[in-house]
This record gives sequence, C-alpha cells and structure tokens, in this order.
Amino acid sequence: MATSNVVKVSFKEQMLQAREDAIIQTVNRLLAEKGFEAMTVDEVAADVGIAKASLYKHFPSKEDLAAAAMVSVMRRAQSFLDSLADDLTALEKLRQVVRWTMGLKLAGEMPSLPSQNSSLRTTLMGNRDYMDGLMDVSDRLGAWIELAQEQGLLNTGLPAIAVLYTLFARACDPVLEFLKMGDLYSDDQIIDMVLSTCFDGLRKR
Amino acid sequence: MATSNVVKVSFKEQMLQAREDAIIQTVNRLLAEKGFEAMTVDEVAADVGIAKASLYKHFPSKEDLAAAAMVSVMRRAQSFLDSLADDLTALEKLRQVVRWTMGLKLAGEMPSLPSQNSSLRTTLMGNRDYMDGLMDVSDRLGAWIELAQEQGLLNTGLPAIAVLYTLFARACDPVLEFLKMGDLYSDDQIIDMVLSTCFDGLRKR
DNA sequence: GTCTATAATCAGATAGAC
DNA sequence: GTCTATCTGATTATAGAC
Repeated sequence: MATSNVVKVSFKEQMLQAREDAIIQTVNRLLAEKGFEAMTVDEVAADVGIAKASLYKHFPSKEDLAAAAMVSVMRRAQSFLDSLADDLTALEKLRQVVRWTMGLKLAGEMPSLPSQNSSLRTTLMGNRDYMDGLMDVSDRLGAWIELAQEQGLLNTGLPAIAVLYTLFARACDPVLEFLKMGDLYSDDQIIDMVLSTCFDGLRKR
Repeated sequence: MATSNVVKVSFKEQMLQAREDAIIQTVNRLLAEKGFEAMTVDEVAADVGIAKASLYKHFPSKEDLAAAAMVSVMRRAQSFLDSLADDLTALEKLRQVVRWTMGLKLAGEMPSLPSQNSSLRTTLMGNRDYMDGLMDVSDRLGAWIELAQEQGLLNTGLPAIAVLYTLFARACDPVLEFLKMGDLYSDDQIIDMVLSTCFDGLRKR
C-alpha cells in the first residue's frame, strides 16, 4: 500500500511537472515571438492544448506565467555559466556568454521583456527564484569583468556596471532580428558581427 | 471680403495645426514612457485636454496617432542631419548623430517602437512620410558609413548595413535607462559611456 | 470639430460541474 | 485538475446632438 501510494503520487507529480514544462516552453516561445503584452493567455492555452482555466490552476496570473518562463531561462543561463571551461580567460568567458545569449535569441527562445512594462516588472522583482538567479549571474559576470579589466583585456575606462548592462543588452538587441530579416547572413555570421561590434567597436582598430 | 476670408481660414488652420502639434507631443512622450501597447487613447485625450472622439477626427486610429509621432521625430532627425557642419569627418558626423539620438531618448522624447509589434509596423510601412524619411536618413548615414570605411576610420570587416543597424539601435538601447535608474551618472556621462562602447568596443584598445 | 454617451470587442480571471 | 460557460473591466472606436 505504502509503496503503491508513493509510486502513484510520484507519477502524478511527474505528469504535472511535464505539463508545466510544456506550458513554460510555449510561453517562452510566444514571449520571444510577440512580447508580453501581445501574448494572450487564450493563445497559450490553445497552444498547450488545455483549457484556459486549467492554466490558472498552475499559475495565478499572466505575469506569473511569464515570470516562470524567465526563471527557466535564468536557470539555463546558470547552467551555461557552470559549463564554461576553467582554462578560458575571463574575457573569453564573457564572449562565450554573449554568444550563447544571442544564439538563444536567434533561435526564438529568449523571452523579450519590454523594459518599460510595469506589471511584469513588479511581479519579476517579487519573484525570489528570478531575483536570486539574476543576482547570481550578475555576480559571476561581474567578477569576470573586473578580472578582465585587471588583466588589461577590457576597457578600464568603463565602470563594471556599464559593461555588465552592455552585455545583458545583447539579449534583446534588435540588430539581430534586423539582420536576420535581411536574409543575407547566417545566424553564425550575424552573431559574429554583433559580437565584433560589441567587443571591438565600430571604429577601425 | 476675400482677404478677410483668407485670414480667417489661415487662423483656423493655424489653431488646428497647433492642436495637432500638442497631440503629437503628448503621444510622443507617452510612447517614450510606456510604449505603444501600454499607451491608451483615453490617456492621450485626457492629457491633451480634449475628448477622445475629437482625437479620432484628427487621426483615424491609434496606429496613425503613433505613426504621426514617429514622422515628427523623423523630421527632427532630418533637420539635425542638415545642421551638421560640413567640415566634420564622416565618422564624427556619425558620432554626433548617435549622441543626438541618445540625448533624445534620455530626455524622454524618443518613442519606443517594439520591433515585434505588427499592427503598428504595418501602419508605419504604409505611411509614405515615415518611409520617405527613413529612406532619406538611411541613405545619408549609409553614405557617411561607406566614406568612413574608405577613409579607414571605421571597421571595414563589417557590412555597412550592420553598422547602420547598430547605430539605429542606440535609439532604443536599454543600457541608457538602466544606467539612468542607478542614478550614479549624469546624462552626459551616460551618453559618453555608451558612445564609447558603441564606437570603441568593450575590449581594451 | 467638439462634446457626451455608448457600442463593440477583446482579454484576464473565475464559477461551478465533473 | 480539467473542462465549459461566464463575468468583469478595460480599450478602441463611433453615433449623434450642438
């Protein structure tokens, strides 16, 4: 009895988790495609294949839905940071992170968060998982930035915080989609170009 | 009689133009503050101090309202290009343009157009005034970019179109507002920092 | 052209049966 | 937890008097 119950509960939980994962994946894609405001809950429900009311059993609001997607991406980012080889220079690690971020965006898996939105921002600020992840990522990147500056690899005239924001901003750089729309360059070429403008600048070296 | 009529009509037209200017100014500010979706027509009407129905006598839709604001900004950009001294190098002109653009954004006068929005995009693409202005600005900047590349001042490894997009993107760079939120730097300092990352890159020179 | 009042629609959220 | 059906509020847009 006990074992059977345990198995049953575990199975149920597994199904539930799988469904939530499917929801988050859909939300993530829609968020990347159209942004928070343009994404409708009806759409999410239809895409996942469940009723809208069921969605609201999993997540209490549209904002929380989006927040869950953001948390998911943040976790992926943390995993990527973990996976970076130790023998890379701090500068090279930063480049790799930006490259990874832009790849995600070009693949349509980077949720675009309009910085001016307030309701989503408020929810996000109150979400411990998200904020913890953001802090962790910021701290790790910040350490690499300062290290790279000490090593003379990064422009020391810029405050570390400005560098950090500049790197973060590549996750929502419209240049990526503009170049993709032109259909002249491959995703890899686009990433290389934007990576070049980001680290080397527009001016001739 | 004839003269009196002419004067009267001219005066009326002047009043009308003034009111439309006031509308556009309000739209411009709201567009900069909250973006297209978050801006409501009620809000615009209340802010201008006229009834919503009156707004719709001037502009047939919310999209056209936003488009008018965009056209207005585009005209200002064209005027600024006109005003640039001839003795500047092409590179210096490009820097000045980016500086001007970012100043506008920091002043809350740069309407933010979410690139993923479709209804506004469609209207904008169909707006001759806007498209003509965009083409003109693009052509002029494009010429300076190619010139600067020939003169060995700009990175020749980048296609001119990538450079152009990178410059345009400074008009909606979230780094500006992030740094402004921190309240550590003046607007001029922020502009100088972002200008530096844009043209000189993050890597040490 | 400007107003008040209202239509028409759409989207977030919930009730209640199963 | 999932469903269908519905509520509620907000928002774009218009009718019709003046």
